[in-house]
Amino acid sequence: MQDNLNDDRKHEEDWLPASVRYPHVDRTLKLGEFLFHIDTPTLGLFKVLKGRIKLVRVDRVGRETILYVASSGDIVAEASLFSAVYRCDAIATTDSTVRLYSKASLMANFNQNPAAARAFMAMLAGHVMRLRTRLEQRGIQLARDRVRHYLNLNVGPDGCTVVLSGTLKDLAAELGLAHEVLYRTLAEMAAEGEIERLKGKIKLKPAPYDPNHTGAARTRPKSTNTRSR
Amino acid sequence: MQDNLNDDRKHEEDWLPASVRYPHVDRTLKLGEFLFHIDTPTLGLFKVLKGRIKLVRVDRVGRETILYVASSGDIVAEASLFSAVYRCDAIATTDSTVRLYSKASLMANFNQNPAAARAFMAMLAGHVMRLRTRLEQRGIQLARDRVRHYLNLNVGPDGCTVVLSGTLKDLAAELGLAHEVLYRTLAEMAAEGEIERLKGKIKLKPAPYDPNHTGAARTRPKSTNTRSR
DNA sequence: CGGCGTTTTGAGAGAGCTCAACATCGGTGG
DNA sequence: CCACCGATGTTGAGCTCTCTCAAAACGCCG
Repeated sequence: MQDNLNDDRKHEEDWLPASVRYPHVDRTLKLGEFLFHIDTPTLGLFKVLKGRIKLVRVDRVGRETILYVASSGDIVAEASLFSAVYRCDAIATTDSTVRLYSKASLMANFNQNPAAARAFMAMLAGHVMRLRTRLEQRGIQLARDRVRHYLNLNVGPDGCTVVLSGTLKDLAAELGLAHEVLYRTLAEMAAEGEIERLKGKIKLKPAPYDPNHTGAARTRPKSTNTRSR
Repeated sequence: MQDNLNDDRKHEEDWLPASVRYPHVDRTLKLGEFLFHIDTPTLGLFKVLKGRIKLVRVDRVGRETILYVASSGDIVAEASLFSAVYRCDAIATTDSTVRLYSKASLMANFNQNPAAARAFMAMLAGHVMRLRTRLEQRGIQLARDRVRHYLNLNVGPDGCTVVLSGTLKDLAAELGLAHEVLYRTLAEMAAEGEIERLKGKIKLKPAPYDPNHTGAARTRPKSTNTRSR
C-alpha cells in the first residue's frame, strides 16, 4: 500500500527556499494516535513524511466529520500559523511519521526574510489554484470528460504526452473514480483512437472527426457540463 | 441569475487589513471579453465584484479546459503574484466588473508590512483548508451523507443550528448536487426527524434511535448509510 | 393581480459503484 | 529456473442512486 495518491506531490519541496533550514522535529505516531487535539495551542504546521493523518471534527453526538486526509508529502495545518489553537483533531490512520515546523521559527523567518515569506505565499497560492481545478474536475459527471479534463491539464511540453506518475489505481483515486471505471474509460478511449496507451504514459491523438459524442450512439445533446456553479 | 453561489463568501474581506488601502483599478468586461491572456505579463490579482470569470486553458486542438469559474467575491490569479506571466486565459462569461490589485503595490506592501503579508498568507491558508474540506465532501457519494457532512461542519455555536446564507439552489450548487436531489434529501431527513426545517435555518436533531434506520415499518426499503452508494 | 424564481414532487434513464472472476506483472524464495 | 504470491490491471454483470426532463405549488415583488 503506497501513500502517494493524494495531491501536489511534485510541488512540495519548493516552499522552503533551500537557503534556510528551519529547526524541525520528527515524530512518529501509531495508528489511532492523535497528532493534535482541537482547541489546544498550535505548535506549527506538519509535513507528513510517511503514513496518513486525518483531520476531523467531532460533533457533540460523537460522530466525526472528516475535513481532510493527508498522505505522504502533504502539509497539514498551515492555517494553524495564524490561529492560537487548532481547529480540529488530527489522528493517524496508519502508523505515520510527521515533521513539525515550529510556528515561531517559521513566522520569525518570514518576518526577517521576505523571500521566505514569498515562497510560502507562492506555495499556498499554488495549492489554491490546484485545489480549485481539482474541484472543477469533480464537477464533471461523465467519467470520460473527467479523464479528458485531467489529461488536457497534464500534457507535457510536447502537447500530447501525459506521464503517469503512479499506478492507474492512484490516478483513479485522484480523479474520484472507481478504478474499474477508469480502466474501462481508458480502454474505450484507446479503442476509439482518442488516446494511445504506452508504458507509464498516455498519448493524446488529435480527434479525427467527431468533436463531441463519446462513442456508442447515445442521445446526448449536451456536450459536457454547462450547469451549476 | 444570482452570483452568490460560489465559495468563501464570508471570508473574503479579511485579507486586506483595513489599515491599508492598496491602489486598485476597477474594470468592466462584456460577455466573452478577456480579462487576461495566457503568457502575457502579470499585472496582479483580481477580485470579481460582479459577474463571472472563467479561467481556461486551450489545447492546440482549440478545445478549452476550465480551471475555475469565479463569481462575485472570489479572488482570481493569486498565483500570478509569483509568476511573470499568466498561466491561463480569463474570460468573462457574463458582463462583469473586477478590481485589479496591482502586483507591484501588493508585493511592496508585503515587504514593508509584515502584518499585511501575514494577513495574505492567512487568507490563502484558509482557502486551502476550505477547498480541501470541500473536496473531501465531494468524495462522499450518497447525497444524504454529503448533506450531513455539510451540516455538521456548519452548525452554529449552539451545536445544532445551521444558518442558510443563500437559497437552497445555491446550497445544492455548493454541494455539487442537482437541486431536486437536495430538496428530496432534506425532505426525507425532515420526515425521519433527523433535521427540522425552519425559515432560513436547519436544526439538527440528535438521532432518537435508529443509528442506521430499521424498525418503524416505513415505506423506505433503502437508505442506510453503511456503505457508500 | 400577474409574473418570475424558488421549492416540491414525479418518473424515467443512464452512468458509476460494487461485487466478482480472471489475467498480468514483478518480486521472492526454494 | 520455476512456482508462488501479492498487487495491479481488465472485463463482466447487476443495482441503485443521481441526473434530467416535467409539471405543479408556493413565495415574493412590482
